[in-house]
Amino acid sequence: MSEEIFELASKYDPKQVEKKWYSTWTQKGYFHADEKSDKPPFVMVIPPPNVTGILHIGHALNNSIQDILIRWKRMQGYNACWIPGTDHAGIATQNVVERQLKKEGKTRHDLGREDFLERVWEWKKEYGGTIIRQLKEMGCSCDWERERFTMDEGLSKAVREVFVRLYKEGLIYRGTYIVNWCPRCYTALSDDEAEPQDSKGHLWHIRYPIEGSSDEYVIVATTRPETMLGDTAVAVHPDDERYRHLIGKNVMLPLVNRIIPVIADNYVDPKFGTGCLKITPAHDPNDFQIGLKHDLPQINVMTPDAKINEQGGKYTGLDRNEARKAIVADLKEQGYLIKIDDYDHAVRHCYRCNTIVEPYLSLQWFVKMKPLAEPAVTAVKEGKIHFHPQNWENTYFAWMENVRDWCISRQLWWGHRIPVWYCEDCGKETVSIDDPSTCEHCSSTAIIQDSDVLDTWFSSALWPFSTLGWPQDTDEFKKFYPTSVLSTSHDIIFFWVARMIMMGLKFSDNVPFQDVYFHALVRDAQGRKMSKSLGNAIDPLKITDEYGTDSLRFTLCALAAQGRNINLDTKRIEGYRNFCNKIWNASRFILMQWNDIDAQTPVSPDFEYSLADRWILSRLNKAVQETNRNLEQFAFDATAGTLYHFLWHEYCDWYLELIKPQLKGDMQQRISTLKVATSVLETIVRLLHPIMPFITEEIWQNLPGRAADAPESIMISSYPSYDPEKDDADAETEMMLIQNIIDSIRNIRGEMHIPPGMKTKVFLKVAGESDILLLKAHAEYFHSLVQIDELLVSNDINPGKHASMALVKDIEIHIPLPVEIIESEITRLNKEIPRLEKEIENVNNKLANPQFCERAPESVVQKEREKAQQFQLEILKLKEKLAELGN
RNA sequence: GGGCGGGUAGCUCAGUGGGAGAGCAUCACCCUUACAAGGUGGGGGUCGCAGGUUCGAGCCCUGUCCCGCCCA
Repeated sequence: MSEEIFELASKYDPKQVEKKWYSTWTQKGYFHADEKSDKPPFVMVIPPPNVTGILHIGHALNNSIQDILIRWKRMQGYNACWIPGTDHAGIATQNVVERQLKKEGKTRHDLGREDFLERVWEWKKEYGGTIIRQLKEMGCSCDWERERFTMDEGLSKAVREVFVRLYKEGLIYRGTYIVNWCPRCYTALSDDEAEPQDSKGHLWHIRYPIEGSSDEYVIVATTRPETMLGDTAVAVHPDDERYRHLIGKNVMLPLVNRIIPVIADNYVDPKFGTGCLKITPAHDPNDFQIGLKHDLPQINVMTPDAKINEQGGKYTGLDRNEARKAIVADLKEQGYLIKIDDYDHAVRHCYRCNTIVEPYLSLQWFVKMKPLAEPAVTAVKEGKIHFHPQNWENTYFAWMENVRDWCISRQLWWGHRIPVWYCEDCGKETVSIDDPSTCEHCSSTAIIQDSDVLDTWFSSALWPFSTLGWPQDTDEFKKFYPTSVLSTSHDIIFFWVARMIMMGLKFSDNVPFQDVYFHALVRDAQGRKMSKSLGNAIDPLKITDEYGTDSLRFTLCALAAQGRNINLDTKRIEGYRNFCNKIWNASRFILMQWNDIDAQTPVSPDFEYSLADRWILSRLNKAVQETNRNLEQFAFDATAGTLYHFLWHEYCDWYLELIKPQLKGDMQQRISTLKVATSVLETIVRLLHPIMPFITEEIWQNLPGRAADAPESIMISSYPSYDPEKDDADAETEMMLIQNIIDSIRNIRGEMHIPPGMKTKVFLKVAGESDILLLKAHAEYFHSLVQIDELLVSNDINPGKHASMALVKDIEIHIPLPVEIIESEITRLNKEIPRLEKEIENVNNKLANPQFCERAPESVVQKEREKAQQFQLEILKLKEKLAELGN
């Protein structure tokens, strides 16, 4: 169909190819997995991107990896199912729609809850598919028929089921706790959603006078002076000599004139600040804990929008920043402010809107984590789930051991509404999967549903089974659960991975996945995090537009070592774009050879493979083995490396050059050779397909000689598998000798500055009879790979005085040279001999050490002996040559 | 403060106790009919530093310095 493309374009043009094949694949339904199939399942769920999201480079990496795995397994014959979908992303989505409303001069309250939710759904319908379209552009072979959204009816059912069951077991409770409160989003945030950011602040030192004493006082140091309005104690360390006598006394809280106690608590760090800590239980998480311990009052001094409330006396109504200024000014004026130090510390910010988060006392719903965490730890410890790289297990364990209860209520409208109804008559709660119409305790109809929604991660935690139809025992659930691999980023190991494991074990009685692959974070070429403000973000779609999707995918694969960071330099992408071009041109070469040959012509049965053919088939077999092994170990970088090296350096640089003479032979030889060359290429593109789906399909479709019953797409062809029978050690050894000799000749020619166009004679002095036969038989290989006009192979050779010399094994390579460049040869030898002498010195030192010979494995010692011998021989010969030239 | 990473060529990074590697960049030569997005050859390293274990350490152990991330 596109033979013209191959004949004309020497550069691969990805644009049309990508469009064409992706739509063919989806039309044919290749991405769909049948839950009734008998094939062994291989299942992944996509980490659902935010429905508001647009594809960034991290998505590109993670989804390329998943697509590599799923395409590989699919070709291996698994019933490969990759379930895609998006996350309703509570705060993010609500923010987007609120911003939209703001342009119309409205707030969500103007619309009311129902109409607002209607607007969000409309927004989702119109814009929510962006990232899904982008995943398709990346070539992702998700089972789109199974696309899910966390707010879908079925998934919402799962959320209800889980909430109710946890509630009934006492694992969900409501309580007054200090939470991270975003005064802009008007909601509680989990610890993970309130990101600590380093910020330059101050440490205000404030004097608190001791009650009943005119001159005694303590000094507290605080980063947040405005919270003093809610202080209910001052704490010191029980062993702190400076303050021991004050424990049990009271101090007078300045400005407020409240009398509060001095208490002792180990939490206080005597070395920090003054060693006196003001305790504000309603406005600091640590103080909250201390307050509970010492039964201190909790005085909330703020409103939900971070203004001082009626508890704040004259400061009532000021927002937290104004209040700080006013309080500091008053403290100063009244002589309570001792000093102000600069102080850098971490302040939590809302991960959505970046507003400073307020620790705030409020009534929230929580999940008890300890009982869920224990089995989740055990599952990983017992190897039911494997993390890759394994290091992340430590991080996981550390977090799980110190896990705190999870605040799951959010004061938002967009999300799964908490299925709790409060009775206005009896005051009790009704918690139910289906919306109740009456109170289950007193049958009153005066019930009101909790106005809060659940943390988005609550529904995400159920994703691996809610997407499969749970709580119903569907065919999908039976077939595809537990899933096989989860690929994700390590920064959501707690947000998401840990919670999926807990929920999976609790509700499905099984792990949600067997392997978790944590990919690295993509950074810029200098290792900086990509951010909008730095302007260093790489837009994956701009890259694919410029270099092609396959180039980007291959680059990400090649860089996906099991480290923590990937520093992405666009130069790397350019390099792998060139690799695409290399494959393209190799294919073009093969196709051009077929131009005047009918691919169906049979090969005569007594045809024998050439050495080059046997060699490349053996090398291919090794590449197949390595590729599969690397993929099994999630070593994506090594996978890419193996294929890159094999295709470029073995297939193109050596094999295609070696067979050029064969391709000029008689028809039978041409066809035979081409069949090998084509089948190797065909295998390479199948090997490469999971990484580079588009270019490989385009080439594969154009290769001649496919069997009539062959599959109609590379996507559904079989993945090459290693066959020990195909290893050909003899061919590899023989070929290596030839390659080494050719390398030597090239090296000499390069070092001697012999122009590439100038032909030279080459004499090979060979002692071994079998080597003589081998080299004579393959003289044409030398002619096609180096510029020589005569190759003489013999055990008795006199190349004459004016010749350059090198050694491979015991084979002397002589290249007669014009007299005028003999000086270069002398220079070369004078460089080469000392190098060899240094080598032999190292080896001899080793061999002279009796302990080495005794304790090192025999094979290692033997190898060193052989090296010594070889170096010895080379030095001897080169020295002879040097002496000869010197005369 | 605690934990986890990292430090290898100019840059970005692999490296599994036994001959220091790749890609890019660089230098020289070459438009050789698949590919100049190419070919051939070259140069470039105190593997952060200091100890230790070992016949042998980039790799294992201890200490140390620097950088990053997570937690408090």
